Amino acid sequence: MTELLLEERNCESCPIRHRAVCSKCEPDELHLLDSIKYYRTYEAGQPVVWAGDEMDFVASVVSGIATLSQTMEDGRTQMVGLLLPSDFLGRPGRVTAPYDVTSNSNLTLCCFRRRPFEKLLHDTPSIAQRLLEMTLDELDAARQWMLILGRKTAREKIASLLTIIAQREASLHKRRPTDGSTFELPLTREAMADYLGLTLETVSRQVSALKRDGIIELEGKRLVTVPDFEALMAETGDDADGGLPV
Amino acid sequence: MTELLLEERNCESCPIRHRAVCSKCEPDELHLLDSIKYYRTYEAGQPVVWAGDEMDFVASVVSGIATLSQTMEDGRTQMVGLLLPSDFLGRPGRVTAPYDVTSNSNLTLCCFRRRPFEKLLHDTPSIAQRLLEMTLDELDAARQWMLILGRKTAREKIASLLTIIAQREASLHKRRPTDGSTFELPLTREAMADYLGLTLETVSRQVSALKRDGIIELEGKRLVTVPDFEALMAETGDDADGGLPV
DNA sequence: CGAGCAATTGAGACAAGTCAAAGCTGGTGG
DNA sequence: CCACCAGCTTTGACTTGTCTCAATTGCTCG
Repeated sequence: MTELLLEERNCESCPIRHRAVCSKCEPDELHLLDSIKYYRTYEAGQPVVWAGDEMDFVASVVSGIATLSQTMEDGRTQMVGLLLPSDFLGRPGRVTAPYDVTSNSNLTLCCFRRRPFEKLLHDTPSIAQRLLEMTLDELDAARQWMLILGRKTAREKIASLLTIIAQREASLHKRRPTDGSTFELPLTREAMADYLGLTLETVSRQVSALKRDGIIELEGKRLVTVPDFEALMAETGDDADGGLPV
Repeated sequence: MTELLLEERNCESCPIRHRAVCSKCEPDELHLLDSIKYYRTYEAGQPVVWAGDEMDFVASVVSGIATLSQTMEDGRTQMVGLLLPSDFLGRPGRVTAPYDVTSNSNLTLCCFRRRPFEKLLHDTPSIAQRLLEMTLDELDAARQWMLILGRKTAREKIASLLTIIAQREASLHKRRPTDGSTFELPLTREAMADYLGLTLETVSRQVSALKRDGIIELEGKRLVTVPDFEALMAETGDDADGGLPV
């Protein structure tokens, strides 16, 4: 673990070097970022910030998973962001966090103090461009998510979530998901429910149903195998190409 | 109408001059934008582009209302964007429209051919910065919308939509919504249903219920008066401050 | 005045929620 | 090494909010 941390401290060998907000940087720009960056780690389940808290940094997710969520007075909660490695956390120019941020696994962040980052953003077009690109991608993802929340059935929601996770997992390794591919579900049933606007009981039932119907196979609670990716996609209710290009 | 059009052609007197993507431009930058801009108008209900179509321009909404929506194979549709005056339409660098864009009222767009705009975006930090800011705002709005879609009851959804429209309406005039304020509902029941992930019958029933309970008053189908704005906010289920700062 | 569209209202069906009880599983301490 | 506990998950029985289908009303415009 210590050696991994040491490795992470070097931008060149950083696992998210080519996808994160820094991916368009030239070596000299990278050096500037390097000088204001520091790492933070969180254990699974730990809060990163609470909605309303002051947040003096922005960050890239290096490894692990974090979630953004909103909670209503009476306790109903809706996840509104799922941050995987290379995703960006925080908003330049904003002091107060609008969402609860929670680590959903062991999590490592590459943090930048907000002020210096804002200055860098202002002076370095390649960072600003990349951040715009990433924000536009997130907006697209949010809009796809809105279709899921607003119009899909419970079964379609589960199938959609599995598809999304399989695709993002695969794209981290620069592949497309294939038949027979196996991946780890990084979310508890409750987190899946919060993502999809369902109750955890409904999630459990629908996961069981997809398993019973042979769409997915489960090893333990978390390890999912998709024997026929087309079949899973067909369950999402999306038209053939599965929505947005990645 | 003709004289309005003439007026619009002048950036200085443009009604969205201070809010749109061009709002941070210096006079010389404005001049560059001016040279690649042109206006388009659409009647209520007309399609602007269909998902999958090529789109050779990006645009600012000058007046009127446009919606972005996604449609599933079987016809279920979910609105994923509501564009009011000053909002930006299109994505630099993207050729194909991912959503159906429809004009929901008489609509005037200030269009920029995509290629020249992309170049300008690359060369003009003030435009890039403003676009980033606007995209981040839209992402926040999308996330608030996700809470509505995922967790709110039909009544809360209607109250939330009314609140959002009242607030955006008011902010165009640089005010906060006040008790007794009246505004026009720019959406049909069906469009409201598509926005909220409901059926139009449920929308109609809940609007009637809010009216019956004295939360809102209706003149005709479209003109809404809110006698007590706090009371409406209380129906949204949000905590006191109503979510995100505007 | 009547055609056409939007909105309302009602009755019954159904998908998902709620409440409750077991079943697993992995970790801790006796 | 096993027993037990705690947290997550599954499953069941019942309730309910929203949808579906259908009929009616109200507007607007030719």
